[in-house]
Amino acid sequence: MTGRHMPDGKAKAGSGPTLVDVAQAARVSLATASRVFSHPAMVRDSTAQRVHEAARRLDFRPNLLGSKLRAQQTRMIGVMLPTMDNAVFAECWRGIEEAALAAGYSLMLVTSGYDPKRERERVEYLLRHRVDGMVLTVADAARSAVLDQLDAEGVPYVLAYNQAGARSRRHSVSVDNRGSACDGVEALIAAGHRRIVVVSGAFVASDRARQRYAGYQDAMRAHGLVPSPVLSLPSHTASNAAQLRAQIEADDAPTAFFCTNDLLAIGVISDLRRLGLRVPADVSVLGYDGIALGTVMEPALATVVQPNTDIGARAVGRLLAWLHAATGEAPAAARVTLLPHALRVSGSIAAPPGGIRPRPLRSP
Amino acid sequence: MTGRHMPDGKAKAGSGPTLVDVAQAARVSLATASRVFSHPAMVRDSTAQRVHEAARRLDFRPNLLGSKLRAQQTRMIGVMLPTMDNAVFAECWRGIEEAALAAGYSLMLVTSGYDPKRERERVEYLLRHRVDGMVLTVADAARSAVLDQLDAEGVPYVLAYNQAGARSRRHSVSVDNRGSACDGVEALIAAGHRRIVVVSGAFVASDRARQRYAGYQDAMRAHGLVPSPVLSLPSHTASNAAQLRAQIEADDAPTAFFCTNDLLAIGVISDLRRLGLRVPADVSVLGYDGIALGTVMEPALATVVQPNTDIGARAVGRLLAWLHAATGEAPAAARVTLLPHALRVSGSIAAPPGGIRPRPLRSP
DNA sequence: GTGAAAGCGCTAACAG
DNA sequence: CTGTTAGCGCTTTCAC
Repeated sequence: MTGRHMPDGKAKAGSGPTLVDVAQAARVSLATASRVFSHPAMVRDSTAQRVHEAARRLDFRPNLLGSKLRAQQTRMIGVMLPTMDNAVFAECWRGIEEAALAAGYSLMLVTSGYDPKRERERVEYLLRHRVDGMVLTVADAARSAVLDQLDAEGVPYVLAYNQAGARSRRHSVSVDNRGSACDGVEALIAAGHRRIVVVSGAFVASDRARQRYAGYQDAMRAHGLVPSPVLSLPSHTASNAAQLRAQIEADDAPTAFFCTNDLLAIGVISDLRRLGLRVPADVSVLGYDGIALGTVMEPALATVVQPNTDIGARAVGRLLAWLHAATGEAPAAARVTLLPHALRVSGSIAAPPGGIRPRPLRSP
Repeated sequence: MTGRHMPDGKAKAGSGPTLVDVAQAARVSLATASRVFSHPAMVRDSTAQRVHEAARRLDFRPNLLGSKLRAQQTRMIGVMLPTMDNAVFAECWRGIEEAALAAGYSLMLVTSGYDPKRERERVEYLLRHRVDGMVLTVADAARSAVLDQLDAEGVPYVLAYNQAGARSRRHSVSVDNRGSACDGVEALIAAGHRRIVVVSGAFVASDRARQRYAGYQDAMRAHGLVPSPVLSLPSHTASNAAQLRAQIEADDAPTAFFCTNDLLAIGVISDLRRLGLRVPADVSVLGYDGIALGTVMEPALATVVQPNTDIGARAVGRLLAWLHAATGEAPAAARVTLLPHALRVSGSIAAPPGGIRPRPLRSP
């Protein structure tokens, strides 16, 4: 917009000196100047020196738009995550940003809010920006219009968190949702719990929640216990207390809750407290995700820990490998990457209360 | 990379049909086809119709790179935030994304981690992408190399959270940090507290923390109380318990803590609990930020609530106004926007304990 | 090693 | 209203 000061008097309207100006100042051709930055090996050292000097003297700043357009590849990765409000994805973003920028790639972030309509819009937005590929997390990979579209158009992408099925052709980086959930529930069982209820958010919409529920079933059955149906809590607000109360006042009240994500778990712990229960003395709570916040709380949140930052970084890594394979087809090997998970069994998990189940207090 | 199917047999190597193809198919000139999308009013309806049809038939997807390069304005906003790991900025991002995309602008997000060196790199990155302007939060606006650079280059930008001084030429959107902090501390005083300590993270590095501390001093002095020096906790980990213990074991132990941000407050509450104190029965804690998580906890986090999402949206709004003013100079009026704050005085705040100060338990 | 020239896809004068 | 034309800044054959 505003004109800029030109030391040599040659005023330019636009946004600063271009490669042409640099070439001129260094008394080389445009082509050579370009090569100094793109293919340094192709140019004599002394020449490169002159060009660099000229560039520095003129405060030359390469216009990425030009190179991206011309090169027909933007070195940009589109990222679509459900929301930044869940720390899981915020932590993941850190990994994505580090990995991408380190590799000289640029990023374009959009959030979908788990809304299929917005997913389509945002993906279209990314496509118009001509991203070379995408890293994304969708609500349910198995029935995702947007993924189908990407497949049809041959756009390289890798899923983060969504765990592609063994027979899927899709690429994904995640933990073993089912297996890790099973591990978590087994820890609960090992602590002495028998009546364990799974709490989930929008259960039907989330493939991960379903996979984790399956893991819960595995663990229960492996120990001769009968799985309960999932308790689906639509929101993360305190209004969930009512549904929780119904659970804990039942005769066969659960002694432990397994929440399919940490945010939910934190809310459940608070609700339980409001209902007069102590966590973990009266009731245990296990989360899933391993967000940093969980370690800060008191009691610390017991949870299945995913390597969130690493999931992001690895997803970028896989995508880059694909992009650089340049065969147009993704490397066949290892479509689905399963990262190791960990268990944090502490704080919000304890043995179930002895013979006497404490009477929940009525809230005032 | 991969070739795409062309219905009419004219195979194209690149990434799909271009405007030229559409123009051809619609039997109009390239210029007309372009106008249909950029200046619909300039073209006859029937013609526009033909073009739209052709575009749809060919699955035409405009290449934003082309228009951005040619138009010499990218309609892109660069966003630099300290981190997504703090919910404050995640909430802010929501506002930014909504406002920008609604206005037809694209975004490019980077995080600085409060690191000045990274700030420079990331800003350079944004500049190379030729963003039209920026929305950013820096550690300390008063001594920010990156802001000075932006000023020198005449890049339009508006600060979010950083509150530009009255005599500054900079644009900012924030709450009144000092005044709102004062309000919060007065609520503490109104609840009966006299000995109040301010807890902060990297205090010297954050202009907001300093402003909020000043607000604390205002409140204390207004009530004839003597402000304590700030208790600076470098990290958000549990190791802070030691410093907190020193505070609460002192003879004139504070009855309330004012934390300069919510994340810190949550950590402090946990640490206090670990030290055997009940919040708010034994000690009160006031936060600052108003992140959603605070309402989920038990007890709910008392805090000074900023309109985080709105701060982001308004910052974009101000930047857009600036960009559209097109005079090259920012609209002189209202450089600094102060958004209203709110107080959430509940949960973690109560009257100080009666005559007897509870003895903190030693941790096992 | 280096230079000349041809565009990437699109917009914006300028004519008609 | 519509078409012709000239690039935006950069990379990349193709010669030399």
